[in-house]
Amino acid sequence: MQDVAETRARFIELIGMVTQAEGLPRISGRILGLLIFDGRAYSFGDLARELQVSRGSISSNARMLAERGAIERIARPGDRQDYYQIRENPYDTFLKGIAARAEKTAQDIAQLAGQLPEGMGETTARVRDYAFFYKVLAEGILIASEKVGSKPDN
Amino acid sequence: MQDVAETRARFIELIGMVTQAEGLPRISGRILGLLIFDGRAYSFGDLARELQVSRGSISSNARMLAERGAIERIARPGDRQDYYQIRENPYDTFLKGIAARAEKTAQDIAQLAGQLPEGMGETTARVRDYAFFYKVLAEGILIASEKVGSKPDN
DNA sequence: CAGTTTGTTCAGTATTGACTGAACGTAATA
DNA sequence: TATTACGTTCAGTCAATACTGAACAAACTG
Repeated sequence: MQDVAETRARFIELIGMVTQAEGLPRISGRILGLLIFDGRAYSFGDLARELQVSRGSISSNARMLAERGAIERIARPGDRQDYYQIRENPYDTFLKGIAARAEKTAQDIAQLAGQLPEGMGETTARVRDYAFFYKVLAEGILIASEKVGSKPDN
Repeated sequence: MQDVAETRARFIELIGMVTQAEGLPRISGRILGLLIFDGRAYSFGDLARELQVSRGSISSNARMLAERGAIERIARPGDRQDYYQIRENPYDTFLKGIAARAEKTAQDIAQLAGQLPEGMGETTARVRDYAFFYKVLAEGILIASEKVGSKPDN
């Protein structure tokens, strides 16, 4: 059993790294990690203070996360600051977003395959295989999004 | 029905962009696109010539793709050059790699959750939810990898 | 053996994009 | 109205990394 503060810090940094590996800014992941771990709303200013980053970064990253449906901005009566908290079940939204991207890629490739002449059956088949790969990937992720609503008792 | 050469060029560039969006070098994707489209083996030197990139880039990117199981290096009798061609079904390998990464992430997070004290049940639950998200993602992708062997007649 | 071809390595360059912080507009407050 | 608090924007900086190309070692050729 280790120090909670250290585990908390490690979690926040881990989510930051994971998020970065997925092509999003690291600060986005750190905001996410903080809000998930503490499970409460943070004010705009507190986010910047807690994560030691500029207010400009909080502005752009929090907005992006809110647009993606990961977090939500809430107002508090008698407080002019914006507050952010984690969404009820953000993971479903995550998965649907990833699946949509894969589906889009599949369609882009299939569209090119459709432009090839009749005589190039082999080539067309190979290109379609690649499109099929992304289509199947999207389907698999959608299957995951159905499961993610269930309880994590594994 | 457009010019095949243009469709070919577009396909190669598209795969390059897609691959880049997934965190790999764009040249890796262009090698992949070329080998998929033409469906034949290319020599090391021809790859550099066809894609207009340095031999150093071919060296590192082709090696990475071969290590990941996407392409294979083959030798031709009486030719000192290395030849590369697309693997029989590279997509299965792709998907398994992606799934393995997600599984690893799930375990990393779950390991942190296990370090939290008894009293922090709510926090532990939230962290486990996040781990569960990655676990379910990995499972969904594995399901996809089973489908990818079947024919793409959609 | 000298000369050529081939792939690798690595230092340097270029590029991409995240991040900062100051300037700004807006809205609340006194 | 003046002042303060707040979030956004954007030009500039910084860091990470893809890419180049020359130097190199190894293996082949004559």
